[in-house]
Amino acid sequence: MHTSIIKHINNHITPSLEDIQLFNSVLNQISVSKGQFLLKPGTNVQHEYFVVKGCLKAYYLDDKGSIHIIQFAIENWWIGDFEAFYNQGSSILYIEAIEDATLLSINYNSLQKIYKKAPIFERYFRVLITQAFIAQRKRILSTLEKNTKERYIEFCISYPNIENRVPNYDIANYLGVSPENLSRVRKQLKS
Amino acid sequence: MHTSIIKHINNHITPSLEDIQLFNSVLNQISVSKGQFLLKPGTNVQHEYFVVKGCLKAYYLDDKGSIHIIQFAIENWWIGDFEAFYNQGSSILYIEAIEDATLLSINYNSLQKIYKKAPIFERYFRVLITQAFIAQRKRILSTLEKNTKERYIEFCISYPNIENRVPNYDIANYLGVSPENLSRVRKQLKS
DNA sequence: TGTCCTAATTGATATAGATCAATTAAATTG
DNA sequence: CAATTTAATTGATCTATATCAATTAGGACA
Repeated sequence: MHTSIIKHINNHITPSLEDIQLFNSVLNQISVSKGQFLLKPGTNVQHEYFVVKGCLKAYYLDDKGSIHIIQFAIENWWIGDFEAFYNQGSSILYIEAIEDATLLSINYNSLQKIYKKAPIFERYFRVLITQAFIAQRKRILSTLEKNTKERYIEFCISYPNIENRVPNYDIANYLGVSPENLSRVRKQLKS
Repeated sequence: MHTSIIKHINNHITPSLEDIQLFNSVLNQISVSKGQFLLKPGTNVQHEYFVVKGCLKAYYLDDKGSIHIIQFAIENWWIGDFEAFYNQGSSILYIEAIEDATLLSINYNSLQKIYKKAPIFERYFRVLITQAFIAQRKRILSTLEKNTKERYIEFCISYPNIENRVPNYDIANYLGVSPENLSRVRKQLKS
């Protein structure tokens, strides 16, 4: 039994033992070491991933060759190219391990079967996506409303565990500012 | 029968006739005229709204007194303070009609009952929230990646119907730029 | 433990877009 | 349809942050 994810599920819904066993049975455990990729653009996306251990980032590489970090993920977060998974399309994201990581993957077809056999998991994923939606709205508002310093402070409060596990240039990228600017902001905050 | 929303539902899921009738039975039709508010901060959020006719905007008013537009909505879009609705909390958003509007409202408790009696609607709302999530991700990426001109072009392509129904200062606000800057960008695009 | 490589910092300059102020154009409304 | 309000445009600055270049600090590892 994959206890960490089961705990996570039980925090959100109250499935029967059979439901849990069904869900557990379709999970696969995988490992990626630091610097390696879980996903690259152009791949057909068949899986979403639950982080058991480690830290990862999902980013988009634009036409001009610039990286834009969409999401970080640590223990008990889901990560993947949600759009491509949902549309059963081709990935546009890189997902790279920032630390050695252990993950559980769930396959798209398995998930559809689970929805059919144990519809309570529709709720589980509806709740998760709703929370992710809300987090994104906060991020959009934060960008519209606040300057770099305020956004950095907010980031450190919102993601207290992530802040110390991710290099500053990645945080700067996530916030949409230059590493130099973030460095100056951090200097100000020290004094 | 509220045909526009039923059509929308049928575009996303395939419910039984009873499911449809159940859903239809809990809807209430309401009207707001231009400039009036559907929702204001501090209100206990009991409803989400489906736009039958008209155009609305949802925005946040920050500590400094600045407005930040979160979302526009026209025909066949859902609008509301999703976070507050989901958490059954107090609204932080204004929702204001940009044109006279006709809406259908669904009540939180009714929706919970529907989820219980007709779980297929879990899927309907999971799909909708997933699409909204994806749209938000695009918006975040667009902000990180593009300048004002590129973002304005993207906006006009993405929301072709909305562009002509919403004042430019609202579009500027949505994009997070000043109306003056948007005006200059539009001038450039004309030539 | 020193060497190499990557990240963070610091300084100098450039720039996109904000802000302020004034003018013109377009909607509303009596 | 004239008067009044509201929105859009244009011009002149100002500012936060980007960019470029150089230096210092930390880690990894042979």
